[in-house]
Amino acid sequence: MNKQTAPTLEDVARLAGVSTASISRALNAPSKVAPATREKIEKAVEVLGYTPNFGGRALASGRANTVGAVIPSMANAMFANGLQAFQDVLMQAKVNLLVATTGFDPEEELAAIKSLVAHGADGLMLIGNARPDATWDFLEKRRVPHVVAWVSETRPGHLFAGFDNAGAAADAARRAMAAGHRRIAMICGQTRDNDRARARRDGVIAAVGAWGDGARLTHLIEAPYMLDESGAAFATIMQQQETPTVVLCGNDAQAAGAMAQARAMGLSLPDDMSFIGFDDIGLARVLHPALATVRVPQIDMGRRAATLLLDRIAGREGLQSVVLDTEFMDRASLAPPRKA
Amino acid sequence: MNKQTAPTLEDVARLAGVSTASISRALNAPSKVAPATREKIEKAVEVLGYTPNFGGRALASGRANTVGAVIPSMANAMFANGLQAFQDVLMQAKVNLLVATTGFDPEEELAAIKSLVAHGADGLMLIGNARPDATWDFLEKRRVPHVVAWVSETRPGHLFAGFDNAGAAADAARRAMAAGHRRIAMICGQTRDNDRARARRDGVIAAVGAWGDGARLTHLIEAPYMLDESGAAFATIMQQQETPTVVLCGNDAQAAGAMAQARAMGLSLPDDMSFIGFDDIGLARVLHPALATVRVPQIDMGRRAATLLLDRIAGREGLQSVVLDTEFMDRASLAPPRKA
DNA sequence: GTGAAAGCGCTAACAG
DNA sequence: CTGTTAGCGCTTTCAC
Repeated sequence: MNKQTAPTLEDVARLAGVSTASISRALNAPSKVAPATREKIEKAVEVLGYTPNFGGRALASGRANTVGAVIPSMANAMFANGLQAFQDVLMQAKVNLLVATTGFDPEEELAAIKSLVAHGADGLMLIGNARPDATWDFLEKRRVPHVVAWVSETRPGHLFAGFDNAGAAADAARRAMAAGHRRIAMICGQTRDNDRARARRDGVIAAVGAWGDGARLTHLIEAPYMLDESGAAFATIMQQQETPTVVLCGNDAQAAGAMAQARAMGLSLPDDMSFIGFDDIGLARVLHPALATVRVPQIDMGRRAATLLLDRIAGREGLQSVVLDTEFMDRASLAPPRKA
Repeated sequence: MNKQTAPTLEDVARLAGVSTASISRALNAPSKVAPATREKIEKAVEVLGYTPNFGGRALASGRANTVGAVIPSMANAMFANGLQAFQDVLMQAKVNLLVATTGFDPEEELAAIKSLVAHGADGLMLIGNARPDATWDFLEKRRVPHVVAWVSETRPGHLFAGFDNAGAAADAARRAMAAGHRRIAMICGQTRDNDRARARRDGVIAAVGAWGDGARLTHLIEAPYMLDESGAAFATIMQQQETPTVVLCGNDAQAAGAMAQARAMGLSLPDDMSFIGFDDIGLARVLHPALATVRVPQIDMGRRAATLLLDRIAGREGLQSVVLDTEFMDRASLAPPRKA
């Protein structure tokens, strides 16, 4: 009575009166099948409610039509749009997305990569370059097609789709200095195991160092990418003898946390303190004052990463990594410093 | 020279000098293998860098150790924490997560569900109950294990893990009225194809209707869950003859957008206008004024959904759906109305 | 505790 | 354009 077991190709073949091979063709390369048979097959598929068994298909073809994304965290708005765009492209190609998270831990990343590969991922998207040799070795030895996102360089022979973190951060610092700021603080993300955070920090250091005219980095403090921790970091900065007039943050969430803390301390923004973020997540625009920040081309990056990865999996030759532009979003949280 | 093809069970068997069956056992049920042989096997696995082929395993065992989550959008912070928690539990169980998005479109949802099942998902997490019969039929006929999240009820015979949207929204409305508000507006999410948005709206309508003492819903307007659209909705409300003193929003993003618009219109918050959100995403606390909102138990819900789903897949009997509590987060954006 | 052997459902040559 | 026929790599009885 109950259809306990899903219909197989053979069931469809029997009902349609053709061979299993024709069905397989009709499903995978319709043009190779005569319209008349195709129609019979389609009807049989419909009647039985047939869907191909995944294991069988993966085993026989060696492809799972699945790619994996290994990201630090889904709870971080930072990756959400990029991942969504990545998935949109995959969906159009009828490829599914496996997601794994690392919590910013390189050991976890290797485990996640292995897990995704073991679960049939045909290729992977990874974030950044900060991973142990063991991980790179695994990718190379196993010949796992992959693309690195969120950065503008990677190991030779590997592909990336991203943007210049250091350059964008340097540009943001220059904007602050051009607005008249000379005492500059930075609350940056944890640089251990995170080359994007490191690049942003180094970009700021370089830009400030090169500016002259008395500009200097008065404070540099690392904090996790969390609202509260960043607020605490700002409080620490304000306890020092010398205080900055602008705070550059490793990302928008840090900026939001620091701004909330600043307001809690009675500062008036942006007059008493300017803030600059990084990412331009949706939140940036609705903060008060609206957050000046660096727009990361998340959507475009996600798309390009997906395209690149699919091409790589398909074995296409001569693929080029891509560097996308960022844009400084000048908003009210950046104002000239109050005249002393 | 090149190891073009990954090592198989047979390779390991040859090297270890045992049968493929023993290896399979050693990998899946170590206790069924003598310690001595297990050791030999482990060494061989190590040497060859063997990882089981996914297709073969899925085909032979009928299980892919993969579950799918079908959510409206990843770009929406609303689902991020829940999904992350869901995945954390899966990872511990060595189960991988496939993610698909629907863009809030029920047709897309069915396509996504089929795609995930075709790609080997052993079970699914779905959001809400608003889907056509065809989709429910598919789930039932195919006996796809699944759990519905973000709601506190579902079709008989199906499982859910969620919370009471209507009750929580009603509670929020009561808080506003208890603070003295009588002219209440609501900007709610699009209710078409979204039973959570509908429940929140209905909860507000019911609570306001039951309050008496002159309390009434002066405006009810639907807007997509986007910052700008919600800001526009607020502007529309303020063009009417009669204006509210508090705006209840379908989620925090809508509240943030409306608040930004209110400030752009020169209103002073919360004195001129109170706002209440829904979700309690991280953003809520750093808005200015901090957003009063309903805390959704995202993390707990994600965990419970995962546990329930894994149990369901394992064929465990007597599973119970779970309703979790929400909590009203009373923050500065809700204040008594200005005395007229 | 271990091995032999029979498939799981599908794809891809290869003939016809 | 269609059918026949081998496997793909693994799990799982069933003997031993």
